[in-house]
Amino acid sequence: MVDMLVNSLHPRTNPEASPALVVQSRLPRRRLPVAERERQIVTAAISYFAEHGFAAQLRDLASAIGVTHTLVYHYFPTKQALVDRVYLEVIAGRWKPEWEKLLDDSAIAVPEKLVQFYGDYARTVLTREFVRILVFSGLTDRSITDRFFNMLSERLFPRLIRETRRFRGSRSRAKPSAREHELLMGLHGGVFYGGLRRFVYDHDIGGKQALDDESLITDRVYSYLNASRSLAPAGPAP
Amino acid sequence: MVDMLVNSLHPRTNPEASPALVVQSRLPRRRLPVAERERQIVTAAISYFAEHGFAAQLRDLASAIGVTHTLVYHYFPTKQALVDRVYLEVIAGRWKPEWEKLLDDSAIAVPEKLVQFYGDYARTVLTREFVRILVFSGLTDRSITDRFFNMLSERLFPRLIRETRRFRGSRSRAKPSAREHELLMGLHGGVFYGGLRRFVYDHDIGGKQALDDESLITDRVYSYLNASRSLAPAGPAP
DNA sequence: GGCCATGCTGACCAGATGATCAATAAGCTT
DNA sequence: AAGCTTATTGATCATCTGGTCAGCATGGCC
Repeated sequence: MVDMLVNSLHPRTNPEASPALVVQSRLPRRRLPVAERERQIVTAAISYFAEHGFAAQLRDLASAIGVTHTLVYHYFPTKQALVDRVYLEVIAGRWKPEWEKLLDDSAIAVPEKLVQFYGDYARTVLTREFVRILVFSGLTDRSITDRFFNMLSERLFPRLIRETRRFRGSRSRAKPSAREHELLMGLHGGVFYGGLRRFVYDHDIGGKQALDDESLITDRVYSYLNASRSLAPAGPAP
Repeated sequence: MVDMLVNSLHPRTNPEASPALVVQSRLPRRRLPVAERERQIVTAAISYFAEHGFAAQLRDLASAIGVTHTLVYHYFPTKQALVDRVYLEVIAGRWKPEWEKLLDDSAIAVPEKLVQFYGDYARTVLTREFVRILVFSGLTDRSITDRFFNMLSERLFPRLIRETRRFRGSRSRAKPSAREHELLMGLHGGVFYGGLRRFVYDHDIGGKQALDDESLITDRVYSYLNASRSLAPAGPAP
């Protein structure tokens, strides 16, 4: 009924709240359709957890969208359930099967293919939420990064190794040598490092430079492919 | 000297708490010299915070070295003070001024110089504590990563750019182009990514492969230098 | 306009956690 | 061996935080 100061709930820590001045009156209680409210909670949770880690308080997250933390429990039985949902949407939901098709398409030349792939990969995956949540997860509970890297190891890296070999004229299907693998990790890591710099270390990446800027990706891919040439002169002689 | 039951001292507090089964003997209270105990606490804090993040509990950290969390407050006024100390020792204390000398030494050829530098850099900096604490810090309070990257930007990257230009026959002292910078970040990131994979994502890095394995570093450096050749045909014509 | 299913909230709980302090006891000095 | 300094501890506090629950009130439906 009566409008009240939001602060009365959190006497102490509220990141940006000069106490006396926050006369932010409360909006009248609003009933949303279940689907809509749930979406709202998940969306808020994604950016909230990405920003503050999974140790962030449900109360703060809830108040960020103007509801009580109790309501969150109306939609998710435990905090962990919400965390899981976030993981799922941000990490797992981002893989594009078409990437595999692209890399399998023998009509496209290897360099163009890799440039296309890493350009789209960077655009799709190297977002603030993805990078931060992946790293947060890696530092604590590794269950998600494990799953993600297993996917990379099964679906992506073998294809990249195969294409790299194709580029240098080899059709070997042997397990990649440590050197081959590390060379590839140099490329992959260089790309991902862009996300780290931007979203974790909060660097500017040279002004307006985008992570998926084609010329940067092109440089890296060519640098990698050239280096791969030194691996084996030409592959198994025909 | 004498092992004693933990509860035996204060019978009043817990009249009947299955005293018979709590045979967990306590080591006799041990007084250490201040310097030694402080060292012990800091050392434990480094590995503890590196593992569990700075949200980890002082009680757990303290019990890991067999003391009460109260004792920690005897040596550090607040938890934050301890955290700051850890930051300082792990991050700031690791820079080697000799790296700058090495990169400035014009008697060494550029490729060897870079290989030497990144080999030692990886060996010194890419430790579990360093990588995890740097990333933890980046995700939350960025005050330390900011300082660290400022140092890299002032002392390291300009030298690497200069040497790269020297390698391709340019003596330009102009501000690096975005492309030059990103190419370098590709190298640097590829190296650091090794630390991420190993210490954050907990990957094996191909069995016994070390992060500073000379052949891997060599591959990356040469790959980078070759790519840099395409930047400008030969530098400003003499 | 009034009914009512249910979205939503305030009050509350229990365990955890940073911090404080008086009391205790190791180890050094004499 | 006694004394004294101070390293170390147990008890206690205030607050935070995930989670619960009874009850309020909103928006669709008649």
